[in-house]
Amino acid sequence: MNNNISSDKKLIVLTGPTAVGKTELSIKLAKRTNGEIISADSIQVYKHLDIGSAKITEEEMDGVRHHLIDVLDPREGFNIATFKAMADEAIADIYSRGKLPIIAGGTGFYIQSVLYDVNFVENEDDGYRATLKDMLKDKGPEYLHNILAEIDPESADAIHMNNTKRVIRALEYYHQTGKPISKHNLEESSKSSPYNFAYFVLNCNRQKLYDRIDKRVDIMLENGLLEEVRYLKEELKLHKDLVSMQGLGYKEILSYLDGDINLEEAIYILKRDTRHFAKRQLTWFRREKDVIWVDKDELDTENSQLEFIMNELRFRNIIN
RNA sequence: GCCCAGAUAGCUCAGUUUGUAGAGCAGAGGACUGAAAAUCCUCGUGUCACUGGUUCGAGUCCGGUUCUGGGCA
Repeated sequence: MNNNISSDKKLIVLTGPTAVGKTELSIKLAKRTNGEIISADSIQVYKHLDIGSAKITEEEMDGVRHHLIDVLDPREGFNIATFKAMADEAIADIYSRGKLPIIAGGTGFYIQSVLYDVNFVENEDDGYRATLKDMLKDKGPEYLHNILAEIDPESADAIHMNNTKRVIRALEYYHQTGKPISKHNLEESSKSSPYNFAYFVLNCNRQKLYDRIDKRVDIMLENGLLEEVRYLKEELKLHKDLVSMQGLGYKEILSYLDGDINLEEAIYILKRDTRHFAKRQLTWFRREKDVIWVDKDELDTENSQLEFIMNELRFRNIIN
């Protein structure tokens, strides 16, 4: 009898907008479920980016094993294909030890790639992307968008002309595979998940979230964010073109240290852009199917949040 | 006390020769399949400080009042 559609590959996702309080809850959850944590975070993967990324400390981990934190040099690039490969490996490793993987982190795009096993075919950078960038500089966004309309009208329709990053990626994809990316996206997006999963999104009222963000930036500054970024700039010679330096807290403080803006402006921009980021994260989670919202305004203690989550996990047969 | 400049959207300000207002930022919503803490799209009615007057018609011109800057005593 094959009436059991749920997979025996069990997985928990715990996410939410930045600064909502995911980290603390994830540790408690891991302890209750015999789990290990896989970080879905594009900045915490990097070594030396600690304060600005609000990276969990060894002490806070409290013995819970973490994956994909502190694994890359800040000079290295990182992208979703790399993340997906590393996360799959970590999951296999966790299963092999009879433990439960918990994906925790705020990057919805990364979570989706693992949850629905999105396929990223190997491709090496042959310099075409650089060519496209030059073309963009010389001839403008409309020119590139027109090329896209020729080879992949569906993508051209879906991607706004000004969104040059995605226009370039679509052109690059076609160049490398000979197929339109719209076709690939359609195939990948219709996949069902290989996991029996529960996808929790921790959230609280907007104003409260924004207050937490503002406060957290102040705490980061007190904890030495300036010194951290100064070290990255002066000792490690990191500059703003690196993927790692696009993180919130890094790009703004770097602009200040480079003398482009004053400190007051840097802090204002950092707080504002972090709020914008949180808003975008929420937009993503709202669209995502199968999410279970954990509302901190209703469940106002960490224990009640945890109990709510445990119930959902039992209901879904993810734990006994 | 006198002189000058202001008072317009949550904030900073535009507003041409009187025809009942518009930008940026904030804020809100959305997109997203190899930069995702990235990138991009959409959304602007408010006692034009108050009060008289001139005018068919005043944010706009004139008088008064209040408040806020700056200057002179």
